[in-house]
Amino acid sequence: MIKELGTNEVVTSRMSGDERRSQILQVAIRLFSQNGFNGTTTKEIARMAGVSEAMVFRHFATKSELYHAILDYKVCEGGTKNPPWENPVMKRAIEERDDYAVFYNFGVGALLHHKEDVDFMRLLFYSALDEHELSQMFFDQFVSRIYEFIGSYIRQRQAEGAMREVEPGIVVRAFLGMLIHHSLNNILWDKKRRLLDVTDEKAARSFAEILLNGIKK
Amino acid sequence: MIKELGTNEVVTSRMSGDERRSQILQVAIRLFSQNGFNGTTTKEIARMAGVSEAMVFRHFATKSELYHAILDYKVCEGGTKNPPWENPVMKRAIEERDDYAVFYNFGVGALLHHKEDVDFMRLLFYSALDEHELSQMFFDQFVSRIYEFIGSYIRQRQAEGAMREVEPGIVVRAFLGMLIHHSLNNILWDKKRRLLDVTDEKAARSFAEILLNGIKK
DNA sequence: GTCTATAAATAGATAGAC
DNA sequence: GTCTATCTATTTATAGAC
Repeated sequence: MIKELGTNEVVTSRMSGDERRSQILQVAIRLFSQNGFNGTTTKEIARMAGVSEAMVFRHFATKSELYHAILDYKVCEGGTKNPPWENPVMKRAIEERDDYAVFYNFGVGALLHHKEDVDFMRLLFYSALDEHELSQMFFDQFVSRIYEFIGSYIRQRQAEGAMREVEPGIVVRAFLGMLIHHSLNNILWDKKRRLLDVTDEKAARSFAEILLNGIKK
Repeated sequence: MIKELGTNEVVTSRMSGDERRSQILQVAIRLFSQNGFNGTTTKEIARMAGVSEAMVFRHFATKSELYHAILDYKVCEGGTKNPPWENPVMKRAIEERDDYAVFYNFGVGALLHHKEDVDFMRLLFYSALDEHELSQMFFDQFVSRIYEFIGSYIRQRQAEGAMREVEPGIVVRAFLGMLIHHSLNNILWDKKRRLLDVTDEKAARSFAEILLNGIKK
C-alpha cells in the first residue's frame, strides 16, 4: 500500500467513483466466495481493497447490499454469457443429430466454465446453503433453461427413435450430476487427496459416452 | 420454557451432565446445519437449548470445540453406520453378479440416507466450503472407500468381460454424481420450483439403468 | 472521495453466587 | 449444574474533517 515516499509521491489512488466501486466489488467477490457471507467482514474487504471501511459503506449502504450486488452481477453475467445453445459448434451438432458432439461439447464447456469461475461456484453453493433468494433466481433463470434445452433435444431424438423412452428430466439430471459433481469434487475435496485425476476432455468424453450408450435404443 | 406455576413446580430440567451435553449437541447440529459455523451464535444455541450461554461454555470450552464435536460425531456415525458393502442384499447381489441389483440398491440406499439426514448433508457442504479439516476427513474415511468398493466391483466385471473398459474411477464418479447431485437439488433448490419430481426408487432405477447400459459390453 | 474517530450492537467467553 | 451479570473484542455503520 504505497502512499508517499519523501517528496516522491507515488499516487496509486484516487480512482473515480465507478472504478472504486468496481474494485471493491471484485475484492468482495473473492472474499465472500472464500468465506461466505457471515465469514467475511467489511473491515477485511476494506483492507484488501486498500481503502477505509467508510469507503465501502459509501458505495454500498449495507453489507447485505454489497452481497446482493455481487450475486446480481454474477447471476446476470452467468445468465447472458453465451449460453450453450448459442454456441455455433453445438448448433451444428444439433442440426446434424450428432448426439455425441452435442453432449461432449456441452460437457467440456461446462467443466471449463466451472474451472474458470471457481469463485462463482463457491458463491452459488454458499448462497444456496444460506437460502439467499439470488441462488434460487440463478436456478430459475439459468438451470431451468438447460433442463428445457437438453430435455427438448432428448425428446426429439426419442421421437426419432434414436433414444430409449427415459424421462428426459431424469437424463438431464444424470448428465448435469456427473458434470457438476465432478467440478464440485475438484473444487472442494480433490485438492488434497485426488480420488480421480483426469483432464476435462477425458471426463467429458467418458460422461457423454456413458450417458449416450445408457439411453440409446 | 415452563419453570414454575405457583406451587405446582413443573420440573422440565436438571438433566444430568451427559444428557445436557447431548441435548446441546443436537440443538447445535440443527443450527450449524441451517446457518453454518459463522452464521450461528452461541447465544442462539443456548436459547434453543433452554439454558444460559454459560452452560454451553461449561460443556464445550469454545464454539470451535462444539463444532468439532458435532462433525466428529456425525463423521463417525456416518462412517460406521452400516456401510453399503455390509448390507446383505448388496452382498448377495454382488455374489450373484446381478449388476442391476448392485447399483439400484446402492443408489436407493444413498438417496434415502441423504433424505433422512439432510442436516448432515448441509453440514458437510458448509464445512467443505469452509475447508474444515473434518470435511476432508469424511472424504478420506468414507467416500474414498466407496470409490474402492464400487471401483473394484467394476474392475472385476470388466475382467469377466461384462463391462466395457472405462476407467472405474470415472464410472464411480458418474454414478455418485447422479445420486449426490439429485439429493443436492432436492435439498437446496427443488423445494420451491421443482425441476424434477420423482420418487427415490424411480430415480435410482433410472440412474442404475443409464449407468449400466452405458458401460455394458 | 477519502480518511480518522467513534458510536452502537453483537459476538464469544468468564466470574462468582446459589 | 445452572444462572445472572459482566468483560472484552469484534462488527456493522456513521459523523465530520480535509
